[in-house]
Amino acid sequence: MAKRYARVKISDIAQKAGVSTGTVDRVINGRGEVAPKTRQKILDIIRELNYEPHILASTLASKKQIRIASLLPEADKNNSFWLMPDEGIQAAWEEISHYGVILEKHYFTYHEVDSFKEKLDAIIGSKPSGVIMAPLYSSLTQDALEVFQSMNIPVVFINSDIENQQNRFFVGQDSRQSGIVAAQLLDFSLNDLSQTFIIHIFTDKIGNTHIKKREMGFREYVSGKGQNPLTITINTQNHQEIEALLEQGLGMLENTPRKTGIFVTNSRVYHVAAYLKKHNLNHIRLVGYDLLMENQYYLKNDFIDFLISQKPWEQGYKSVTGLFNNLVMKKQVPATQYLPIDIITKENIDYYLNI
Amino acid sequence: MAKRYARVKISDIAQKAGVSTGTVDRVINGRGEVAPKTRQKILDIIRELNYEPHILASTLASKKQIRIASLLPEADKNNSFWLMPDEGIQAAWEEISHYGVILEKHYFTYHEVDSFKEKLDAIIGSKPSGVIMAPLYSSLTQDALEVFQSMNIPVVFINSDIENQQNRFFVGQDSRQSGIVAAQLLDFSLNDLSQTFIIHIFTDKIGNTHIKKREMGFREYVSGKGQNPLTITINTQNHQEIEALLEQGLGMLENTPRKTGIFVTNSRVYHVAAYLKKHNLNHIRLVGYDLLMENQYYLKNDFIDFLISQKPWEQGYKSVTGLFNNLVMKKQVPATQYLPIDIITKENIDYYLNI
DNA sequence: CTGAAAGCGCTTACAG
DNA sequence: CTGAAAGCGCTTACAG
Repeated sequence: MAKRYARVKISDIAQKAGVSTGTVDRVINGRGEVAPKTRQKILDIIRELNYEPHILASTLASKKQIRIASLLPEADKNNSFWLMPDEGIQAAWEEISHYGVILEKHYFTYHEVDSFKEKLDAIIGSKPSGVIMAPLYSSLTQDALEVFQSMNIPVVFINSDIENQQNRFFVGQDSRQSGIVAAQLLDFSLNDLSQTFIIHIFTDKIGNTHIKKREMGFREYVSGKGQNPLTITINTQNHQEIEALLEQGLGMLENTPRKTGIFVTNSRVYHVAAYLKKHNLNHIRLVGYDLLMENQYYLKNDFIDFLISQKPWEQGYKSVTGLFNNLVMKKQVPATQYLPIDIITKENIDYYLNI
Repeated sequence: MAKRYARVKISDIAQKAGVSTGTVDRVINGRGEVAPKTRQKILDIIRELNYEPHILASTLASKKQIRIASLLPEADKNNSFWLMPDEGIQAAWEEISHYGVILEKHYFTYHEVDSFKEKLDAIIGSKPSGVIMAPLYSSLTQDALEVFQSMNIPVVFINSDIENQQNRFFVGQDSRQSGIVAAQLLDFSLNDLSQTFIIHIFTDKIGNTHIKKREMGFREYVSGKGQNPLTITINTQNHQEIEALLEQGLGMLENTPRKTGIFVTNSRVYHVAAYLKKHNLNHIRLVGYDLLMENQYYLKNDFIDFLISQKPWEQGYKSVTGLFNNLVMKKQVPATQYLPIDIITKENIDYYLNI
């Protein structure tokens, strides 16, 4: 219920300092040389009057536009995950487009390094104000990062990070910790981690550091309990082959009623769920990642117990708002923005689907 | 990489229609009588040119301000929960204050109906543009709601809802479903719900419908498994008394190694955790609500297994953005906005604390 | 190094 | 029912 104080504006400062608004503008925005004395005087008045720029008027007057370029993998059936960050980016952009923000979306073909490079070069050539990218090819990404830096263009890595890289923003999940959460969830149920499995199914060869970190976190937790998980690695996308390999690795479970936990290190957990369903292994606990349609189905039918969400929509959303705050609002933005490690079950999933 | 098209503006429409911008403004914003023919012509051109108003220019020119009034319980040690919605409200407001949005915060003393009424009347008297309130006294709230309606002032209920009330916005959790989630989490661990407890500790007499719904959801799940939870109701805030009553109700657990699950229907779950700790009952599974400091402590020390977050900060945040979208952006806002039912454990809590 | 003036796209009295 | 003009707070050439 504070009384309304009239906003102090540039013209107030100008008047008080006995100069024109142009001069005040120059010192506020560093737009040219101003006599040191005048400059100091204006600075003092600004402080005294507690001046705050009127961001709406400012963006309206300056017809400047900022262009955000995004580079994500093309989403397809094998890759529906990447639809979500794209939608998050779109949603955030729609909220800020009034500020003269332009969004230029680029997509590369997931496993084609040439496609990645080509699009990345196009972005560099277009000199955007800021970049959001999935840094899947780390060496190409690092090269590009240097170029962007030299052009003073901020870059946001989305979903996965590049090791030891400081000059970037990152929006994503703490992968190691998510592995720990997975282990904890199994532990909670089993009270005995003596026979757990880590299953890798067709994990990326590119940009797979987060998969390794997930495994690391999981292992860390399990070995803290004095146990050692078994690892099964499957390098195919073919469902038949996957099934055969699961049979080979998990066949022993069929003859024992013993409760066992399985951690699948990516979103392909539905393959394991299908296997469990086929063999009626309802007592096996299964944890994996991401709310793909297939995973949702098995979660709702009790073959997957927990899904860990990477919050892909939010990743996109926060990438844009981060860039906006940095470029337009001139605010400090944290270099690393970890999103929550959401635990999704059959009973709470509905409230995570329709953002 | 769409080519940039120049924005179509009111003057373009005016020119094409052979009228002044004032007339165009009149039809766009319904600001006065316009000859039907002219009106139709302008409408057609607007459609044809796909005109979109420039919201920044509009709010800059119209010096109109919108005032949002909030009414929350005063937060204190017994009630730190309410700090969070307040912070969320503040944060959202800071993001939109440029649009000439004024925030007027009001607080009432939690258990004093007079205080509630007094502040509510003050808000009504101040004729705000929109209201955010914790509707703790339902009959007073309903009266006020009618008044606000007659003044055409939108109202957001935060955290708890009022039964059968349609003419309001609600931002909060699906309480019944959160009880189901709690039961599912215990079920996941115990595989046997034959001996579970529901414990009510000093639940509000006012605005306690969400507590009842939580119990209902929990019961629903448990009875779906053919079981019936025991209920313990404790009507004191005094820790000694609570302990004595817990002793009385849970004493039997001390002599049995049997795994049991306990569901505390509100944030006072830390009292039960303290009891379990004192009696070394590590094998009992405990679920409750909210990330109070005390609860965080017991979660990290394994006496509470899961906390369900009501996302109080987000509740505040979304209340403001909802009102903003409704009042300033003239967007459709859903009447009921359920927030996710976040499952918090020792291992993921850190990523939920520092929004 | 500095000022005067026009303009961003829309809104608001005012006059007719 | 309609138009002309001033103004919101800031930025941008331009002239000096």
